[in-house]
Amino acid sequence: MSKKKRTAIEPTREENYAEWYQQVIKAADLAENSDVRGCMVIKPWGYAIWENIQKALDQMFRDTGHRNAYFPIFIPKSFFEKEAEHVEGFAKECAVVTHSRLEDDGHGGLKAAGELTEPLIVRPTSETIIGSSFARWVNSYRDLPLLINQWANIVRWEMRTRLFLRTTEFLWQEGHTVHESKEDAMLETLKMLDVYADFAAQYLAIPVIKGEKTEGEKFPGAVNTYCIEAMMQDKKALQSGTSHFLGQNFAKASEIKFQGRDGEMQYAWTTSWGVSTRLIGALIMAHSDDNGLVLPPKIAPSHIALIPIYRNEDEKAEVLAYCKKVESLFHKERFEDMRLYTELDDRDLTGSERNWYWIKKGIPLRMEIGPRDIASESVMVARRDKEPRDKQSVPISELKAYALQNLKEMQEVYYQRALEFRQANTIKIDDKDEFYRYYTPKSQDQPEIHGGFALAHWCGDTACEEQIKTDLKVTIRCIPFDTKEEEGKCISCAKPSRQRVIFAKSY
RNA sequence: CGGGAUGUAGCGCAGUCCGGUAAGCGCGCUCGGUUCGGGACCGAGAAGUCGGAGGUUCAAAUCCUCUCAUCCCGACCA
Repeated sequence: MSKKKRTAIEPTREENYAEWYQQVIKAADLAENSDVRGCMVIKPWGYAIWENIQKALDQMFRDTGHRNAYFPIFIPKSFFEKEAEHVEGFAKECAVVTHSRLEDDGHGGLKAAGELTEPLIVRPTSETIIGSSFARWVNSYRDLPLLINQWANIVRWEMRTRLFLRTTEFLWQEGHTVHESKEDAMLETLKMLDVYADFAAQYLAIPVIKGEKTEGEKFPGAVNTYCIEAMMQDKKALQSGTSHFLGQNFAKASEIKFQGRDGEMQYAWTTSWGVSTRLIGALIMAHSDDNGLVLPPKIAPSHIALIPIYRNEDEKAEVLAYCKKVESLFHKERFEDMRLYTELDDRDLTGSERNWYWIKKGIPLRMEIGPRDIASESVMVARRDKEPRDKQSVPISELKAYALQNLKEMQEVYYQRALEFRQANTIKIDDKDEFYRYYTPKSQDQPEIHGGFALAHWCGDTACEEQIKTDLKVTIRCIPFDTKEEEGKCISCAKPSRQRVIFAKSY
C-alpha cells in the first residue's frame, strides 16, 4: 500500500486540474464568485497581485512614452455600428443600457423607466469611444504619435465563466495609439508585444511565445493581431496578451484624419493592445502546486511571513519582541524595484497552522522564530519552492542578505521551471497520425492532462485550421516569430507549407 | 445558449430511491484547560426557513412543476 502524501490542496493537479484551480483560489483567498452571475469579487490578496501587475506595467508604458487617460464606460450604440467586423465580433456579448431611472411598479418593487433615445453599450473594449476623442485631438502630423493608455473595467457577456480566466466583468489595461504612417503603427504594435513578453518573463516568471494570430483568431476589426501565448501546467495554452495593428479601419470608422507633411488630409493608422486580470489566472496555473499558490517574488503582495513559535505567555512576549526586531530589518527594504513586505503572524494558532496558511497563500519566504532561534541569534527560513519541511537556520547577521538573495533565486527558479516544462511538452510533428495521437487523451476520465504544444506545418488555409479544430479541439495558437522558413507539408491537407505554427488546446 | 451533474450550518458531506422524533456527521467557530519547531488534544457550547417559489398530502429535505445558482463538457471569447 502506497501512502498518499497529504497535500494542502485537494484534489491534486493530476487528479482533477480544473477543480484544483478553483481550490487554489479559495485556499489562497484570492477571489470568490459574487452574487452577480459571472462576476467575481477580487479579495485583498488577489487584488494586491493585480496592483503589482499594474505598477510594473504602468512604469513600462510610461517608459515607452505612453500617458494614462480615462474614457467613458458607456458607448453610444451608433459608435459601435461604424466598424462592421467589430460589430460582428462583439455584438453577441454586449450589455446594453436602455433606461435611465427606476419607478415604483405599484407592487412594492421597481421598474425601469425613462427609456433612452439611444441605447448605451457597456464597453467590451474602447476603440470606438476613444476613436471619437482621437478624431478631435488629431489634426496635424505634428499631433502624432498619440500614445494613450487606460486602466479600466470592461464587460463581455460570456456564456461560461471561470475566475480570472473569463468573467463577465474584468479589469484590464487598453493602450490606444495613433500614428502618421503604417510603418510607425506596426512598430508600435510590435514594441508593445515585446513589453508584454518582457513583463511576463521578468515579473510573472512566465516564458511566452510571441507570434501572430491567424485570420480566424484575430481581433474583430484588426488588420493583424499579435499575441503572447503561455503554457499552463495542464499543457494547455493561455493567451496572455494581445497587440493589434488596426490599419486605417478604426481611423476611417471614427474619422481620425490629419493634414500630413504634404498638406493632404489623410486617415491615421492606429493600434490597440491589452492585458487583463487573466494574467492572475496565468500566474496561478503556471506556478502553483498541490500545496497551493506559488508566487514569483517580484509580483507577490508580500514576501516574508514571520511565524513566532512559543509555549507560554512568557515565551510569547520574548519571541514577539525578537520577531519585531527581525521584522525591522526589512522595514521599507526594496526587492528589485518593488517594496518588500513582511507579515508578522502572531495569531493564536499552532505554529504549523500558521505555517500552512502562508504556504497556501504562496508567500515566498517563511521564517519560523522560536526560543531556540533567540538563543542562537538565528531564524529558521523556508522557501516556497522547496518542500514544506525544508528549512535552513540563518544567523540574524546574515538574514537580510540571505533573504534578498533567495528571493532573487526563486524568481529565477520559477522561470526556469516553467520554461523547462514548456520545452519538455513541445514537439515537432510532421506525421498526421502522430499529430492525432498526440492530441487524443490517454485517459478519458481526465482528458485535460495530455498533449502539449505541437510545432507543425500549416498551408495557410482556414479550412485546414477548422478541420483540426473540429477533430481534436486543437487550434493554431500563433504563427511564432522565431521560426525559420522551411519547406514542409501541411499537417492536415499535405499541401506545401513554408513554416511551422504552434498548435495547442487552449483556454 | 445546448448536454450532464450538484445545491442540507462558514467549508466538506450523509440522509432523498422506499414521505412519518434524522436535522445528523467531520472540519471550522465560541468558551475553559492542556498544548505549540510536521496541519494539536480534552471538555462544554453556538450555529441550518434542507437554493427559491408553487403544488400533492393528515404529514415534504424526501414526490411533482417551475425557477435560480454553481461545476463539468460543447459552441463563443482576453
